Amino acid sequence: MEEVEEDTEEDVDFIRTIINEDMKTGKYGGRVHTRFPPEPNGWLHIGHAYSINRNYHFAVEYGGKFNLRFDDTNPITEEEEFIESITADVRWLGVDFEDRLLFASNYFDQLYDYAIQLIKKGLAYVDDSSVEEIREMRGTITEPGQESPYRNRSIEENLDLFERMKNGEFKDGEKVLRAKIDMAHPNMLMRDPIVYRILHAHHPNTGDKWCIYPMYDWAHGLEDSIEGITHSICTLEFEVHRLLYDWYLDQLDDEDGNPIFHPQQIEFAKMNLTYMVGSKRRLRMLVEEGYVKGWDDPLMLTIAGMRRRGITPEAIRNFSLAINFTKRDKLIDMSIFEHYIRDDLDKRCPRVMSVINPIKLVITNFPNDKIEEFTVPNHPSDKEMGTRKVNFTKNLYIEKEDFMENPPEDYYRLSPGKEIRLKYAYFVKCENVVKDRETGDIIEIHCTYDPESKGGESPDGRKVQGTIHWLSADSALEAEVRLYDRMYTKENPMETEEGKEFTDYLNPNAITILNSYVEPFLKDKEQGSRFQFERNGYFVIDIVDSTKENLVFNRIITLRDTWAKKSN
RNA sequence: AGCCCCAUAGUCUAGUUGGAAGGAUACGGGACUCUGGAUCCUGAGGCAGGCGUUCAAAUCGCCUUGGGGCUGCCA
Repeated sequence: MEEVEEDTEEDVDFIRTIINEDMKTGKYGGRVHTRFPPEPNGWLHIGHAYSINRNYHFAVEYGGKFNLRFDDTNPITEEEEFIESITADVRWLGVDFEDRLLFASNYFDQLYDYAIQLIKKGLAYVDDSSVEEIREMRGTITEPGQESPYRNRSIEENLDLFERMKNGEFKDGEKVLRAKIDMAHPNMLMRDPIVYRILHAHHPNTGDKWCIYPMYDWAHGLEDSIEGITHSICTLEFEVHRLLYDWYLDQLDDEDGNPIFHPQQIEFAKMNLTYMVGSKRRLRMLVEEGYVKGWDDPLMLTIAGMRRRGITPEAIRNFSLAINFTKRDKLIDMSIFEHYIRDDLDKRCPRVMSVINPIKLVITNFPNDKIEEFTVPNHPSDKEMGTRKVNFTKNLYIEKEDFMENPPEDYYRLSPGKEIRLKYAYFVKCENVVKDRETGDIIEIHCTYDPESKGGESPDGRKVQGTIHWLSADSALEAEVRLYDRMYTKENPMETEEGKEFTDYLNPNAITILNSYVEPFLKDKEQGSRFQFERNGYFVIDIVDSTKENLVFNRIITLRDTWAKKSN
């Protein structure tokens, strides 16, 4: 782990208030143990990263531990491939779960034994009712439910039936094990919740050993208890489940007849970001219906997508730690995340020159075959990043946007008759332009240079207003550059108008692919290397499509651009 | 509709035992600058509303309003 920026240290969110209190009272023996419990049925995204980072950070902060535990209790929706991708994503985030890559399925035997204990206490029964019957008898949020006709079976019969459920004597849906609580409870979850259902399905971990699988509410608290989790942090929609979570834990005893370990469930509000859709279902839809190129499409805020886009785990972590856990709904402005992305990239990225939209610039008074070499710094404020050499020649490329024939007054760049600096090189003055005879488009800009201004300063002390970047047309390396913009055109794509879907707000101009030029030494850089293209933004060598022959760069993010803002 | 949860600048977030509402980001202005970047200075902007308790309320109580969750053999 790199050094953690403790800029949030003084912010005590409501969860730390609880932990601090528990530390003071010694509730858990001064221990903090958190976990992240993904279901292996989809990819992780920024919202999960937020939860993972914060949960992990609680453990780090209090000298505790953090578990990665797959909540693999439903074999019909879960897949092996997600176990691998999620594990890789969590590791990439820089979160250390040590040897604790755990699975709910590891505890299936124990969970079964606990169920038997529940039955023996007269607190659970086998119900033969159908799905429909159970639904009908549950009542509604305003009306109480009715008790199942099977509710008062004897303990012996329940024990026998439950064992036979386990042994595969019944078909899917034929029977369930239910907790006996209160069919009139105002909290629907307490109306005899289902504990086990029959599912003749192959499980990635346990194979065909089981044909009954535990329900979330039964499994989750027990998983936490078995692992000694102290603070079981989950999202707000589980708030109503806490009553059941506590109820199950309170009914059960260990071998010595003592109550089993009882973690505390705490709920926080999910993170939502503007211009993002986070739900698993919708993410899956984007992938499966071809709206994006895959789960790792750099446009998406999946962890895989962000990794490919070039966003660093440190940026994600700093952002996550800046947004405290709270209970109120949030829709965070993307600019806050963008700030943390730039903040991290600025420090770590070597600078490099690129020309994304090239136009030719000819220095008319520069010798034809001369190649001048400049030694330039790799970072403006970090000397340790060293220097590199850049070739300067008569024929150059500059950005089209850095020249205007009829500029407004506050345009700092090149225009006819104006002198500016070519960064690190010389002052140049625009003498005239060459236009295409038919279209009238400018195809070449002709300048003269001042040999005295070598290195970018004039001995007579004269100043120029603008500095632009450039590349030697003789040695510039061609590269594909993929410019990414926001994925949606609407701040909150989930807030749809009549008859529209979130996919209607997909930004058609989210990706622009261009053939550009970069400094030639980039040819030898590895996939995943990040750079700041001066004045153009931060870029990463694509980890999938880039090769030595065909370099591909993804734009991670633009630089802040107050000029563009003003001129709009 | 019944039950539960939530409410501090545009956004995110401190404010724990009542005692001048603080930070981040975004936005405006300025300084500096060989990136219209970075950095620095600076400005504007908020306790949803009402009633009550109190010498004193963002903080405690009640009501209203607004937002969210709950009627899977999903998690």
